[in-house]
Amino acid sequence: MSRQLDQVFAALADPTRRAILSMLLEDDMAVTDVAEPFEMSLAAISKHLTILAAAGLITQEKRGRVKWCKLEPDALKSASVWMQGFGQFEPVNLDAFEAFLERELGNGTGDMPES
Amino acid sequence: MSRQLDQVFAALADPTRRAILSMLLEDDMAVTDVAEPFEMSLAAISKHLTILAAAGLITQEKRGRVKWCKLEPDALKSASVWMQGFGQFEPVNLDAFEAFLERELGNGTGDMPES
DNA sequence: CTTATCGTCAACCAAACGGTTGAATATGGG
DNA sequence: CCCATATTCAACCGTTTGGTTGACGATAAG
Repeated sequence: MSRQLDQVFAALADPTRRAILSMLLEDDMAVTDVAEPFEMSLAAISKHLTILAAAGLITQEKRGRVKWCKLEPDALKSASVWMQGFGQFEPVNLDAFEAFLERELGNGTGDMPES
Repeated sequence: MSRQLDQVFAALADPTRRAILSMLLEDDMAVTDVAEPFEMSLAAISKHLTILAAAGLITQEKRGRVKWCKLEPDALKSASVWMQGFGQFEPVNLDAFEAFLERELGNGTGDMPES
């Protein structure tokens, strides 16, 4: 079903949500802590997290009164696979190939994607 | 700027627009021909094409009275790069590696991504 | 028990989205 | 010149989105 794809891409279309995902790359976080750096109400962030969870990009687990948010990078796979279909008619992309190797073989810098 | 990323992901979030991109994988098309398989007005498709063009995913060139639409797969690169950042903490992904090799070395099947 | 904290819910709002229809603007063909 | 074709424009419409605020339920702390 393409609804999954709809949800993933729609979730990624918002810069606040991409920033949240970037934050969660570093570590799991409580909802309040996710909200802290944003100039926006907690309720708004809570909604963004719901959207990210619906898209499968994060999971949320309540422990005590705090709800922990965890990145689920696998959810990007379907979207990534779909996108890669559009690269296949380009001339062989050696830059991407090198980048891929570097990443996969552990020589990456660990740089965070820009938010 | 992340506005480019906003536009690309938002453009990809709509199944009609993804279907259009898939069609353009095969060949350049005129607006009317793009619209033909959809149960939707020509004006609606014209709007979708405008959105795809604004995101840089296609370009449009007017020759005579017909406007040709051309896929621009490079526009996916920024989005793809951003997404790949979230895969780098997974254990080495050999499936993706193989798929990458197959694609880049010309043994791909040419399968279209699902719309 | 009382109070503070964590997070969501509900109602509301303005703006954007995805679609329609009908008119308008090229451009090409007979 | 006249007509058909290709595409966009403009106005409109219902729904969704991204945000606000205030009240609320659950849990932890004193």
